[in-house]
Amino acid sequence: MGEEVKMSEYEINNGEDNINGDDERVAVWEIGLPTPDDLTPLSQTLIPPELASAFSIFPEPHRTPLDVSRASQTTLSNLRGQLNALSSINFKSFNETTGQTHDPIVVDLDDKTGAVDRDGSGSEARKLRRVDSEEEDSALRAENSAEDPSSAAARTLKRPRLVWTPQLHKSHLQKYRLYLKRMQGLSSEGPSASDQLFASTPLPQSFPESSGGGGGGGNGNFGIPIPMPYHHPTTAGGMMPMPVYGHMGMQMGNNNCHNNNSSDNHQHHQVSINGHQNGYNGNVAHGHMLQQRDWNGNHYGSYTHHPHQVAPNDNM
DNA sequence: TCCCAAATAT
DNA sequence: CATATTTGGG
Repeated sequence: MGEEVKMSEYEINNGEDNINGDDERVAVWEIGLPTPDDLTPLSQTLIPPELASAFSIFPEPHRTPLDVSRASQTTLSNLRGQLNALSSINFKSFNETTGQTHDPIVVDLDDKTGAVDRDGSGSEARKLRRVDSEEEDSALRAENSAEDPSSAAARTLKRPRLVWTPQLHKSHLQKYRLYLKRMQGLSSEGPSASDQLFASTPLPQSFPESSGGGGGGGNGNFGIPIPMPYHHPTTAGGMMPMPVYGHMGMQMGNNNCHNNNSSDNHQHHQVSINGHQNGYNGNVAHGHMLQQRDWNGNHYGSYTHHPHQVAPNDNM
């Protein structure tokens, strides 16, 4: 474990807007992430059937890849908001004392993106989000239902909360890596990879280089559209949009995809039914993280409590 | 019971 | 779209 990249690179790149160093940058922000070998093969369910039944775990019917995608978008929005608030606050206090030009954490979550609307499914997803309040005019409702029956139904349903478990992050990371591979294949020219990476471009249904650098176990069996933890018919169509969090590894130390649970807390232990006892914790240097969760879902970090604090620069 | 991420409302 | 508020997982 812990091969990855040396910190020096991180420092060098940090704060720069180098558009070309994408590969390096990727490597940088990937610090601490599970290596390909550690990821569960996409073709595999995260929870073995026996175990699942033993614990009465069933695939979540509502949670489609789209849900996940949407959730990640939401998360991004929320995060963005929090970061903005946070950084603006910091500016003030800093500047007041130093009178310096601020060079704060330039949070560039950029690339909102997501709208990968292959065949309009994207707009649908957006619609689904809305859960109109009860006192909605019936007139309006009629109108809505006119445009799309399914949206009308969905509107009244509350979306189940999607919790970004470490496993879920892994599954996503998995996809991201696939995507990366793919981009490496056809890029070398064209827009900056980093931009594209998060352009939510859906992965093609087939991956030419399934064997690629993987070398690693079990990667040989890709080519499957979208083996997400939750199976769902709609999936058949192809990849869901890449729900990655903004420009990973850009100015902001990294917004990596996995640390969404930027600060889940203390006081709760979590049992990982999924086995995966291989830890992804140790080797990572946690600069100034307050609270974080390792890949096993264990909590670690300071217990100091900072209400509404979002780790600004967690280098996983 | 509390914290806070995720969802929802404005 | 940005922010504010609510919900609910843990």
